[in-house]
Amino acid sequence: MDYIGLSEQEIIRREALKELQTLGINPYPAAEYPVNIFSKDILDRFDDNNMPEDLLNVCLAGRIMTRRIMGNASFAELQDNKGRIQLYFRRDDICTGEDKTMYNTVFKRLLDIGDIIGVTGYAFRTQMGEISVHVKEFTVLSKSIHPLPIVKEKDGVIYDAFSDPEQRYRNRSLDLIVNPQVKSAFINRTRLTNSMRSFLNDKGYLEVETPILQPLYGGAAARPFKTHHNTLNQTLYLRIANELYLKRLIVGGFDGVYEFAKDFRNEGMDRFHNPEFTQMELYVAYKDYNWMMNLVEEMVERISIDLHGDTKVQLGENVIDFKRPWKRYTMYEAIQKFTGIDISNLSESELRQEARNLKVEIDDSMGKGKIIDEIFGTYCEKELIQPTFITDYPIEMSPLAKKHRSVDGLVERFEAICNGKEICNAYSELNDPIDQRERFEQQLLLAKRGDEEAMMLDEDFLKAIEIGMPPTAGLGIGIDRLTMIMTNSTSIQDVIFFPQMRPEKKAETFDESVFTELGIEEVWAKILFKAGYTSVKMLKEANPGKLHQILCGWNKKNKLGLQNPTPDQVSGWINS
RNA sequence: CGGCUCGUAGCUCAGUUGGCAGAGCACGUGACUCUUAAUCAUGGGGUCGAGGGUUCGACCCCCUCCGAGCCGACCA
Repeated sequence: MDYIGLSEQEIIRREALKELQTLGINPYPAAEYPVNIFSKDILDRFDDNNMPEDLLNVCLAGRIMTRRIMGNASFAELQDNKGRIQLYFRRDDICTGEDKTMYNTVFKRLLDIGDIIGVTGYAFRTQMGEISVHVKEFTVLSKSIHPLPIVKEKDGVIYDAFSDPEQRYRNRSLDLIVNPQVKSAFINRTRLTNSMRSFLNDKGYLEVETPILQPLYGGAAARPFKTHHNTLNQTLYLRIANELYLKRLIVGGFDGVYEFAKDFRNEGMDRFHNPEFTQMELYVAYKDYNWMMNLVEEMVERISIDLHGDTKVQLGENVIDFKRPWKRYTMYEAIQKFTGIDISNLSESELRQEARNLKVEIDDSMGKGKIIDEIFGTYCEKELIQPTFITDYPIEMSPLAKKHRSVDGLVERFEAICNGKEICNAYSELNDPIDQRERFEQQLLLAKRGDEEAMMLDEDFLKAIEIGMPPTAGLGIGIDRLTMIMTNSTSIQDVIFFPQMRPEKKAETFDESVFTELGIEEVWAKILFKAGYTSVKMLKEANPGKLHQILCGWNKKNKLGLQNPTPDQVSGWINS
């Protein structure tokens, strides 16, 4: 075994692994382990007066998280899928005969924090009152050869928390093991999608899957990731949205379809944006955006109750209340509320002047819609903490939304804003094929002017709309953002298991050939490098006697069991 | 893309007008048959993110680079 580059603790664990094998114990057994209970069930169902039968013969498995060894008796804490429970080991119970190896050697010396074991025994309460399992027999299920971060806790205070965000995100397994609140946030993420899914299924809508690899990207304004299909010799894009495909299914006669869609946008990353993220898109025929607002309220309120048993959710310093009905403002009303200015009847040049007065950054290329959006973004969005619907957006920003039934220049669109961030976006969908084509053509003009995010004209989609799409309400709801709110998370990285990270710096690439070319064995070349001799020049300048000592010492200290080089060999390297 | 902060032992963090690299936990050895941040004794463990510069001497000062976090810009 090659121990070079390992820490002392890693070497000790590998030695323990070997010793287990020498004792005839397989540290990675193949057989099923007959777990019959979880830690939490024991804690929940323990009853001093009327002990359930099955707690007298429990079999559970998990990871050793702490150990307190007191000679011939010990306590440990076992962490399984549902929590932790204390284990009590006594030498003479583990080893009923003369041979005390299983306790003295295997348990005390060869097991470590982080190892996965299975135990059988019975539940009891210690003199200090803690519900525990008295272990009669234990089985090594997986030896851990990488030391765990040690997190301690007393009276609810966490000591030495594993908290460096970089390490946590790069090594999520460790994060999940030692930070229970991380695990719980992810469990809540799944509970959230389960709640949403059953809500939609109960209404009879069909969950579907549509292409992630798309020949044309559409349905949102964003830059895509681009890839290539070899057989078709064709450029494909990772979808930025699935809207255009779901609408084709509406045309096809499904009256309610939805998809939990992983979308990809090739843009900046921050604590609200990850390049891949999840949206739930829903399309329902014969409905409009007013109907959809009611559905969103009902759905999100139910999710909050399913997760927290309450419509109120603590989020940082705020308490968000999802109780229906939510406040509703048109975009014009919202701007009037937060700036005091009524822009509903302004001409473009008047609007431009108001924007300048408000110190909103605008430039000449912006149309009326963009300026309004800019004012809203600067003055209104961050003020909206409680869930609020903003309705009736300028037409320029919304090429897939139906024109407003009564106000010129607007579309039937709403967003829900919560905690100062958009959580969903919905329209009465545009189903007029002539209008839709014109809107796409306007987008093409924008693209020609250099707007990288303008939508592409999708003939296949237009063809579908031309067949005839029923009036339809559509919704996209950001699952990551909603999860952040529901789990009191400040960063999207806390609700995505494996957030995108820059590649870690490569471990220094050492080309041992510079030494092996001198006739040095590879293993010694690596040790020389580890010992700080990183170039031939350094080697040549070294004292041969000292170098020999270093190598032999290294061999001994790390128990490598190598044949030491002779002093002559070492001076031979230096003089070669 | 810009500003600020950070990178030292497995983990959390100290550190020094610039003078042999520290603590707690973890780990090794010994003691202890109801502990719980177990305790007591004792011992090991470091390319101080990488590279360059200044200096007799750099973890520390300067430059470049890499990675991370926060804020802002851009963007949904």
